[in-house]
Amino acid sequence: MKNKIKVHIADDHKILIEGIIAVINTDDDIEVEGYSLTGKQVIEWIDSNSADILILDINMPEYDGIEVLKFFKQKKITQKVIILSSYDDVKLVQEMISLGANGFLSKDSAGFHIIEAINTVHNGDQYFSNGIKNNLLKLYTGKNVKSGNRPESTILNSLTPREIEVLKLITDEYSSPEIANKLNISQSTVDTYRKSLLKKTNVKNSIGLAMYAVKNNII
Amino acid sequence: MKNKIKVHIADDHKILIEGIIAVINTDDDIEVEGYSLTGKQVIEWIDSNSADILILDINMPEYDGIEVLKFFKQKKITQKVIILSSYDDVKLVQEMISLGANGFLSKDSAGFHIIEAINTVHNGDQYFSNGIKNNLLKLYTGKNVKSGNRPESTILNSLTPREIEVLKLITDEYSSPEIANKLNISQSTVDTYRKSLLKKTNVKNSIGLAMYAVKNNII
DNA sequence: ACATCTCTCCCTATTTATGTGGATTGTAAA
DNA sequence: TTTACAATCCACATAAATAGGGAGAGATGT
Repeated sequence: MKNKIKVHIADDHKILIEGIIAVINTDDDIEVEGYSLTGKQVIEWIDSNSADILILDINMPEYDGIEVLKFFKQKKITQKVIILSSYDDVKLVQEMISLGANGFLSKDSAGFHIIEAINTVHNGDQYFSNGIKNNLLKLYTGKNVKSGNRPESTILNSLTPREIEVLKLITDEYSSPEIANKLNISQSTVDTYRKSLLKKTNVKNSIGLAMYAVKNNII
Repeated sequence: MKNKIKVHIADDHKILIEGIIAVINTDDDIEVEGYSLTGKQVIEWIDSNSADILILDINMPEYDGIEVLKFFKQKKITQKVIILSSYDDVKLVQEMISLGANGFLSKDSAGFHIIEAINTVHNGDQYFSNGIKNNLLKLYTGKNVKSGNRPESTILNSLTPREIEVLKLITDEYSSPEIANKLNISQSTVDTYRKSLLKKTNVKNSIGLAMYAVKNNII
């Protein structure tokens, strides 16, 4: 009799967690070890080191999924991670993979896909739900997902911490002078970050930045 | 032996639906009649008229929750509706209520709250999950949710079709001159809409408008 | 008939944002 | 030790957004 696969679930929506637990309980080889409602809880939990697989939502309070993954990478944590996301955003997926995620599950998936994903990842393979597979395919076959978006330089135009800080304040409706004041830097500097953000994210204006932030859960 | 309360669930995330079904099945007096994955499916389903309560997600493809509610109101459909939402946004709640929603359940709620909500609404009362209750309270006691936001003229500052059109173009990163050009109106007119949008949504700038659009699924 | 609302346009003025083209420090990797 | 990049700052210029005001045409409802 083999050991059960132990799974930890991180999502800020309890209803969703209970749903996943219900689904997983239908499978005899997998069990839910526990759950976290915020990124902070996940990071605290990881010390106990008591699960094989973490199912991780991207959009969470305190620390989001991206930050949790970064933390894992830094601490060289070996648990497998399956990302749970509302968006089938290719860039996001690529960033996640580069941060060490092992699987990517869309919330559109049916319940049994969770089981599938857990087993696949536990075997050491990568798992992608269908929508994401299709989008990745489109990208690699050269079809543009959005205009002017060639497949080479996609991944990880990673923004610097300071840029992200400014971006967050922009989405919080602060103007450049206000941001300068808040961060105790000159407005020139804020302007520099704005320019750099526009260039890196390849959007037209601040609205584009805000939308980028939403899509990439920087909010 | 009394009849069971029949519930229909509408959400674009299957996992969540399965979770809700699992929760509801723990209760002997409630049963799930079926589910829809898009607003369109809900509207098609309503003809069969076979459930007492609809649990309705706001964020759905094809038609979103708001449009579904509007349709219901127009067709004078009497089923009770419980809104399921990620955001505890007061304005949204108020709009939903004015459109005939009977309850408001945050996705942060624990599973048993669903049961509670269903029973409450079935008895003819309104149900609000805690986060929303608090936010409503803050509003009515005069405490500002955001700056300069007095409690009088809150409800249903419903945007006009033209305003929504402009708002959409704003979130698509178009500037005022571009919008004017696209809609074949003068830039002055676009400016007027911007002003009106800022006033109605009570945000500081275009970024706020974009965020408002995202939150309210106008995108 | 009157009130209300939407859509349209205008003026004046100030404040922000974007674009171009730089520079300096410090740190960290190659 | 070069190279590279993050973080900070500057000047100059133009474009765009915000804030205040007003106003007319047309539709709708009471």
